[in-house]
Amino acid sequence: MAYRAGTMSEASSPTPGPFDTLNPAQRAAVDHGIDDLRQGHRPGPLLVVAGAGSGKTRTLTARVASLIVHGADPRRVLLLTFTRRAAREMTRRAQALVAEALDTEPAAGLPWSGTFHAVGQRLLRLHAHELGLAPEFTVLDRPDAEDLVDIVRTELDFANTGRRFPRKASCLAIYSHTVNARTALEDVLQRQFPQYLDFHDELRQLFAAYVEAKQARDLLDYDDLLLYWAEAMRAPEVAGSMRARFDHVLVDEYQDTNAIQEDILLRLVPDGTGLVAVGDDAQSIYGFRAATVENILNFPARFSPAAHVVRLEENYRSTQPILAAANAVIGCASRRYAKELYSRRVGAQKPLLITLEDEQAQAQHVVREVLARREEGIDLKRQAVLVRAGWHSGTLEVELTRRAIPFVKYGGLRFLEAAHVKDVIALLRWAENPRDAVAAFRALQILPGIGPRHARRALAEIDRDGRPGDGLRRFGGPRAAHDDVAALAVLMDALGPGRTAWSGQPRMVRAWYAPHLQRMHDNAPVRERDLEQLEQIAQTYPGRGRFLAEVALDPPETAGDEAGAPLIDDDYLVISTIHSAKGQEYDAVYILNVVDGCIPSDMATGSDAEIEEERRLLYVAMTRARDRLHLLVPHRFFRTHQRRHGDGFVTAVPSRFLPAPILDCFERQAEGGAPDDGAAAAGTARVDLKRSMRDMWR
DNA sequence: CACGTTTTCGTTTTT
DNA sequence: CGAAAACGTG
Repeated sequence: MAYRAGTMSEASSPTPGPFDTLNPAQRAAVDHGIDDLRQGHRPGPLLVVAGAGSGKTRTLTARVASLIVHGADPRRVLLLTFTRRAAREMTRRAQALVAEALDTEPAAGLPWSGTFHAVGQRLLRLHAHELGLAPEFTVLDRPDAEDLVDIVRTELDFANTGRRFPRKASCLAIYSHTVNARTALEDVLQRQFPQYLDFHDELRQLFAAYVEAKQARDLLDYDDLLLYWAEAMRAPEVAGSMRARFDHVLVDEYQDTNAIQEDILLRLVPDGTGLVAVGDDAQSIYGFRAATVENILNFPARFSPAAHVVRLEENYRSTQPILAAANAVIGCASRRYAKELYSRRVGAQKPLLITLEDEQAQAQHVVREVLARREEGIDLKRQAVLVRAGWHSGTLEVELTRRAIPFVKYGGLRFLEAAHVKDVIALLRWAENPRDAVAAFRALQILPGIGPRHARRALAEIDRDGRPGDGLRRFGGPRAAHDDVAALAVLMDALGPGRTAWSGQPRMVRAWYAPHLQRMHDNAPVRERDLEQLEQIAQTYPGRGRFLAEVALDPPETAGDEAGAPLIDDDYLVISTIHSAKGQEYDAVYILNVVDGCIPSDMATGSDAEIEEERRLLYVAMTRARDRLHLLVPHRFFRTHQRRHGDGFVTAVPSRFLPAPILDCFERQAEGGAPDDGAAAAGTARVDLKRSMRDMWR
């Protein structure tokens, strides 16, 4: 092994070099079981309860590095993270630490580092044969999965049952929640979607058909990546060989894992040896995805002897006043958390709680502050605007664009979801997996004169021998579409096995697609540029399969506008949803719309559990800040699309998570004539947006 | 049967 | 308002 500890001196501490600056608790986490490792056996299970800003990533990466320094094979280390962003960050930092400690770059890197979904996909492909899966199975992203639901629903002909059937996105959401929470459909409907209780029977049928359709066509949706993985772990032989791949398994953000993920993990490492879980129960914010905080709470007792627990309670990120305010917010939670963070970073400035006239004033405040900070030498990159929902930053984005201030938005709409980009990818996907009905269905309907019906017929024809080109020629299509069908057949032939090198394929598809693009869209030139960009991205992958696999799970983050790559070395302001900001930190943080209805979202006030999750969300947002934190409370909201009553202003009330007793933690300001009365009312007057909107019209 | 028009409904967070 | 379901036309 190239990673032997032989180069190390016998230092007084087990982990020398870059690990010297860790504090005692972090050190304990990094060193746990290292002595065992030196004697050739693997450490017992470890849980690191790491508060916000307590150096969690640093500790986890240091542990990975330490394992490798002490002889662990990096190719046999599994590092599971929650988001793609975290996976990249973690891998990069661990590699840097190993390089620093060993004075050499580990040749293999950390090949098994990624999200649960990405790792699941790789393992399923590797074990496809044993599992009866086609190794080239297609991964459906959410819009794809919705399309398949739509296809299945049409086949079942639920359209005229009298009542309006749930939209495809709702169907998929119900399905997903049911499988992820491992509960009965009835319960999910009862608790989360009571408006659809009537459709119980149809939904059950729909889901059964959906599952069959996926299986018949080698399609796996996001949930399947976990479900199949979990299921595979029940087969002793498969479980055995999967276990044999890894010596160490480390899981980040454990508080946000769900029942399936826990199941996978416990089967992967039944006795907990070599297993490390890291997380913070106060930051669990993925309940809507069926994550359950019980996983982290119960972790130690899952093993015998119980897992060792290390707590990281010193916050290195935020100034003391900011942390005090965040502690106050989470301190109002109905559940008590095991730790209260402290910080030695002094700071005179309390976080600001600013009341403003409206969203426009809010946007202007942010622009002014952001520019002022930049004048003081804080790069735009070091500042972030956090929002509960992507569209909350709309007004601000307009203002930033107007003032030519560059920004990137995380968690916004993706490049890959644009119709024209999906069309081109559908062609490539269909070529890769001729049974991919979702891709084929989409591709066929690009042709003028081909709608759902003809597409279905064409598919049936193609399914007879699985050769798209031949099938299309047999199908022929309606007379008006003959030529277009023939042209598509030629294209599909050219994309078939052994015909065209991957590097030439995207261009070929684009050439075929160009006239259709012209016909269907009036802004064809703009879209054409997106496709050129897609072609560039495609060239960076070694082959079609790899490209499609990665693109489904790790789509390029580029926003819709043309500024993509060149922006990266520039300075830009970060706009992010709070969810996407998890694990990040910024010198200055501006949280928009800290009003009831936004935080908490009025979509999430149905149960105490939901409200508590929203409270943690605000806590997560606040604890992203290092030196400066602004909570913005626009007084008036212009809400368009009020049901049947058109647009109008609604009055907003400060978030209920800022009740009077904790307001001393903030410096309160009113801007532009906004009344500064609201804050005191929060906590007592539980007026949410929904309510005030209804009342407006009474 | 495709495609255009009208009507209705929901509206978040992510892999 | 915008997406998507339902409906109507050629």
